[in-house]
Amino acid sequence: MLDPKFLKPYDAQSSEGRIYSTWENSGYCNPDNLPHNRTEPFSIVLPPPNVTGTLHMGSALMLALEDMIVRYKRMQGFKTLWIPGTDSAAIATQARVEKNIQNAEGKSRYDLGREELLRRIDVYVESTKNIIIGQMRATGASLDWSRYAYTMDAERYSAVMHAFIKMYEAGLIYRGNRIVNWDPKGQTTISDDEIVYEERDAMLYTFTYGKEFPIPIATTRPETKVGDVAVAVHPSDERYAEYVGNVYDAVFCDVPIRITVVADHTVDREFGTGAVGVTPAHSLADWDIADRHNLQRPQVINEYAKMTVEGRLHGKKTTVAREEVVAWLRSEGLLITEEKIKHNVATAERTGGIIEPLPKLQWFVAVNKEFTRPDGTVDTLKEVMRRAVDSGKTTFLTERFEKQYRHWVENLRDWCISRQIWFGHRIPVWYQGDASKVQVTSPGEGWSQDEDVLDTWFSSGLWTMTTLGWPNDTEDLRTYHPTALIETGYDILSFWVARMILMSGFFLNDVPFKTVYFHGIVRDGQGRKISKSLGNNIDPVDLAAKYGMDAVRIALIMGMAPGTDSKVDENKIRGYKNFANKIWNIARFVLENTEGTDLTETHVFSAEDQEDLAALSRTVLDVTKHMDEYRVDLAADRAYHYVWHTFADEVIERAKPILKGTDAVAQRATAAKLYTILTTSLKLLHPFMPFVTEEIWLALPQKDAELLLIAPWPKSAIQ
RNA sequence: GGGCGAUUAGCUCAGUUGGUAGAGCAGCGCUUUUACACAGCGAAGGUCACAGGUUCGAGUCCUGUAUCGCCCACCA
Repeated sequence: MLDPKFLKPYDAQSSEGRIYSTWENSGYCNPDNLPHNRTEPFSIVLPPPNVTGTLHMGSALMLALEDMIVRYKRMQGFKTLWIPGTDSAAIATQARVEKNIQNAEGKSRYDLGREELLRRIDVYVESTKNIIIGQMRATGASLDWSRYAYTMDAERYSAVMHAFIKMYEAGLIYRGNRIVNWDPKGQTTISDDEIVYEERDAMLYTFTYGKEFPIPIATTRPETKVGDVAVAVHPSDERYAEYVGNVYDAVFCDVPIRITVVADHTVDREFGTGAVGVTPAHSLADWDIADRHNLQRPQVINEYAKMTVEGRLHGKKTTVAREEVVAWLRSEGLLITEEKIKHNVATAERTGGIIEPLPKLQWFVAVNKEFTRPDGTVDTLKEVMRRAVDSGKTTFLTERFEKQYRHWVENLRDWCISRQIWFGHRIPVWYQGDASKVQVTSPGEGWSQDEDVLDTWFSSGLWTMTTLGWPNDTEDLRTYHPTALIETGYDILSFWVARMILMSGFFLNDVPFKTVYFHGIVRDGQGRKISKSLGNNIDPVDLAAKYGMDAVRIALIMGMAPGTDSKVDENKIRGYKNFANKIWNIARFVLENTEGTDLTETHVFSAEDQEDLAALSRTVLDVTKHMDEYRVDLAADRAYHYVWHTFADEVIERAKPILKGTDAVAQRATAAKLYTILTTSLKLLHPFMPFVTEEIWLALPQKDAELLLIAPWPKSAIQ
């Protein structure tokens, strides 16, 4: 008897939760439970969504894409593992909890103290994490929840500590004064990605340091010039060649300075006067010049953006000092020109404060420093990152991102890994006076731990390893690392992918993944990036309630080539809801007309039947090929068109008169053919639309697996 | 400023080694035929941004132009 559920249109809402539980309870998302003694592994580690967040379209796309690939591989017989996790999102989470406490109790983090704040954050995370986890389940993601990891759980925490100590022991982590982005307003350093550049009007002043000084230079920040130690010119600039190597003394606005003329290839001959006043302590580029020419690095501005030099500028704010210096230059007759220019000013995203580049004691990972591996070979981290791609061990699915990656690696400088917040992996270094010890626990009375925590990308870089049990030599790590694929948004290229390659390259001397798949950014109907500040977030879970998650999933990936952006269009989703119903009705028709057909008997297929089965075979071949190349969009498109426009519109329509006719042999053959095409189609569609296909599969009278989740992927008769 | 892309039907986008252009949605006409109106059938719609070049042949390769966008650097 036909299951009465087919008498009504497909109702996604009543199916999805139940179907997901069926999958989860089956245990098959854990590769240890998969049938048929599988040996060849296929693994993906999910880029962990923010633990306190809600699912947005970007994560829904990521989950859908990865689930499609994972389901395909699982059906193909791979020992398939997909590890779920959540990310602590340190800066964002701490900021939110601080804000909540400020609003509710009027207290700052300093009122609470470090320990109490961290306790509050844990409580908050614990109370919100089920939202995101529930939403991840709602997408149908066939994740192995038994291996769930959180970036701040005990296992991951101790792995991160281990990593820090090992890299320190290898001489790759050091503490040093470097120019950092200091936010005088927030009294903290901030990372490059938290900087917002604002275009503002500025005055470009051209002047010389003193009457005897032969080379004019230009600046928008005259007050920093009291910290100058050199003037840099291009090595092949004839205008200044005769001065290179000369040293000049001057008293600049009450401050004695000594300027050496140096030749440096980074200088742009065309800009300004073609000569740069080098202020090592207050400009990143100048710091590097000072590095190359062994120059002093006097600091003239402090953490409050006030001048520290003696004389008339002492204690003044930089903006006030600027006026003062300009007035002095003018009165001394040293000012040559003033020119109004447009100028990008770096400001802090969170506080709006103007970034002051300052030298500060920070922890760094040295990317160009040589280290020796246990086997005696010498390597550098930058070389590791280069080699991963050059060797072909890691390949980028989209070529242009490989170029971008190489470009990024070539320009990489030492990586500043300390952050001045409280929530995160705290730097395992202890101080007592001038002594320091690098270890996880306190060396004893009188020692105090470094206040800073690690950059979130330090721990994220270890993610493929720590989720598999590293630093322990686990069965999982041996089996599933390197992972097959990393799949993430291309906006995260430099931050994450490169750091994972770095970490795996250092610790395991291997790549973290074989293929890098970047999906595009999901934009709103107007092509804008989805963001909280625009308030244009469309909740994929809401859309799924309306159209079904299958429709949302396939709409997100259809037509989305790797690396290209897409827009969320509700009409598109509605179209695929109709498709889900189409599949439903195809199943109803086939099941109604094939009841009692024995598929084990040998049928006499007509020429037309054989052609229909050949078309099915070609479809299997194409979908398989596309999936093997991770072209999920093309695979889904092929399956979709076959099922709707060949199977439904042609094969079924032609079958109707035969099924109503009197030729019993042809009837049985037709029924068998339809049933074969139905079951194969369900398999082809299952990665993309898992819920509706599984719901139908459960009602099938004859099948080769209890669940479509683990049904064998069809083989094409055509090779 | 350096690097990298995009420009194809009204809208959103595919088009995998060069061989007479495709889908979804919207729109038009017809059809309520027991799988499905969340449907079917049919028609329409594009000098593939522009200008050159290579080729028997270019949406596809090369050069240039225009517009839009992304990444990096931030500029003295």
